[in-house]
Amino acid sequence: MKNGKYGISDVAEMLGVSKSTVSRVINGNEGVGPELRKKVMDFINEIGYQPNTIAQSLSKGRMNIVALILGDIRNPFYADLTFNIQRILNDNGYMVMVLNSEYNIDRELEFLKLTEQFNFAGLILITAQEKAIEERLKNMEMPKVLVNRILPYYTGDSVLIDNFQAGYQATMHLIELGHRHIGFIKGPGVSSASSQRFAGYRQVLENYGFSFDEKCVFESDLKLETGRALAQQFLEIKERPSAMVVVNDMTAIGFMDGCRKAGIRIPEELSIISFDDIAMASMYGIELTTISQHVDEMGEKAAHLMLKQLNDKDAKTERIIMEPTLIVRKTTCECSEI
Amino acid sequence: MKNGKYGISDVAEMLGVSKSTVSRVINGNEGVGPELRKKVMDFINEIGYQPNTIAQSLSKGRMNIVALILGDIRNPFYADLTFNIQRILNDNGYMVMVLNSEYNIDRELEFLKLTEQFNFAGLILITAQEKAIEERLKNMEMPKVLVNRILPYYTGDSVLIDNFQAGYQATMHLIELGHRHIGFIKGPGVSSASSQRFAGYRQVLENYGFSFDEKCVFESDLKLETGRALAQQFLEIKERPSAMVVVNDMTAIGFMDGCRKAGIRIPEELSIISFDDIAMASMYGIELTTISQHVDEMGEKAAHLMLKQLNDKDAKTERIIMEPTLIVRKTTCECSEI
DNA sequence: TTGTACGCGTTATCAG
DNA sequence: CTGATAACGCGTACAA
Repeated sequence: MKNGKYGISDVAEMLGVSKSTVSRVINGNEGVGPELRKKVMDFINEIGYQPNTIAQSLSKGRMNIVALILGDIRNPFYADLTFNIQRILNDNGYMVMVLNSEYNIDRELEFLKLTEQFNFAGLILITAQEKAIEERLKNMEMPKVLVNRILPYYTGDSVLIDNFQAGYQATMHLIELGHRHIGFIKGPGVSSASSQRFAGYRQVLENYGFSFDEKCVFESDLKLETGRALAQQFLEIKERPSAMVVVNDMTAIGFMDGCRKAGIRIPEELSIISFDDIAMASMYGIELTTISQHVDEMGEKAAHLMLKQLNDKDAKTERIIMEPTLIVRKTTCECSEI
Repeated sequence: MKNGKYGISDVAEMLGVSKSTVSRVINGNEGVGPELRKKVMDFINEIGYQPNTIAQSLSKGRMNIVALILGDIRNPFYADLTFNIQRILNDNGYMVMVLNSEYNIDRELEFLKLTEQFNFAGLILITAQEKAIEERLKNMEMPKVLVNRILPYYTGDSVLIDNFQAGYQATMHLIELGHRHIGFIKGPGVSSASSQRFAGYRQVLENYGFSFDEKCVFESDLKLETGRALAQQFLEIKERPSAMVVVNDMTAIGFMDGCRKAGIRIPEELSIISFDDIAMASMYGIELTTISQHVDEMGEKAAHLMLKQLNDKDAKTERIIMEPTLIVRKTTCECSEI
């Protein structure tokens, strides 16, 4: 080899055996006598030979890398998910390529293209409910796992929270505390998780005959700063709701911050409930009432679904649905305006 | 091609030209007439041909992926850094492979091995100051950028905060507030950022003739939960310090939480200052006094250093040193015990 | 059990 | 300006 490193041919030559033999030893394939095998192994360790992954991949037709497409790694929910997925896949011989779509469809499509060009072994998606995406996915013949999202015609493996139920549950919690005028902060329009939660919220309103007020619905890109900014818009509402359901903890924390800095007392004047239960949510001074998505478990299940497909091309598809859990802390209380 | 997809040979054949021509068009290389070029381009777009990156990489001898080794993506400081690095490198045709070492040397060494096997184009490290690592790096001939860490004999590109200065500055802030008995929570022993900050702290103590108390020094793995747990150890100290310098915001937030839940008032009874200035640090209820590392700028500089090397093999090496900035919020106040 | 020869898809070198 | 052909490093039928 040029690079000063050894190639399989070098090893074979120096050892006086064929490349095939060395290849078999590297991959632990049978068909090599014990003595020869040991001899090759020892020699490889001695000179520090490392097989070239690119060449292996080209030959095998696929790379042992799994792509993970998500919105923004800075969101703790995604970071937690990523960490667990990565840990498990790494331990099983795969690397994980994290791709930040920044909630942008074109970027996602671009990543899907790259996923094909790189011949990645698999694809884990926390992605947009967008026709273009779904169309593209159909033509990609590789292990796929959809996480916490729904695509109408997608039939492959997926692990998700019952987000409708989560939205319903969150809103019910507020109703039970006596709230009647409840607002909502949505996520990006392309997030099915957000849509489902919103649908659950609407359902409660309808079931209990409370009117839905368009002016009390906002949209966030799930970032802390955005939540803070939305507080300004919230302040301008004439008849402010007594409670808000917020699409995720990060937005809620920012929103709370903005409201409190404007003098609104939480929860006395405004109850807030959100979704995710990130680590920060339990902190003194934050203590957010939230709906847990069991993110660790979710990541582990996603990773295992991927491994299953990776190891068995014909494995039956699974659709794992997890139950959300209400965690009551200190940002919700009984409505004082009754 | 087998896969149902087109390869360069297919394109060449269908078009009645040679592979070379198609290759030239794909890569925008000169040596193809305008008409032929357009004809090929159109055809490629029409049938949706995508070059196989693995084959390209094998041929070129390197993969357009940059490895990024860090401790734990769940730490917001790393997540911010990662996001910016990724954004810039993606925009320049590279992908970024994030590798979580979990602050474990063996894992890091394993990742370095993989980096070689995969023929990654470059390596960005936020890594341990460990002889084994440094030794390994020497033998890796590829663009490298060290971020916020120091390795004694490393001479390549790096971008870092003056962490000694940061530690000094933080401690001085407390001294100026009248504190005399100041404790410290370190990071993992292998983190040079932590060591440097600790050294700065020791220096202040020495300069002002205040005694150093071993019992008031703890160690964290930079996680929130660990900070919370350390609060329990802190409570057991007989003569508790009136102020603590904490290695990073996440640990500090957890530590604060633990202390407050145990009834300690902050800052009245205990002042806390830390490092990073993550987004959460400015939240109502947290409002941490901290030393900013200008993480966004840091990520951008790291990415640009990498691009520079990627584009110019013989670029001169740079060592960018940034100044830390003290941000005073509400977790420090004048010492009441004077 | 071991070795030979070809294929993987692309780039690069050298003729024409 | 264009084309044939040899690498790139490894896996794998197939032959010995």
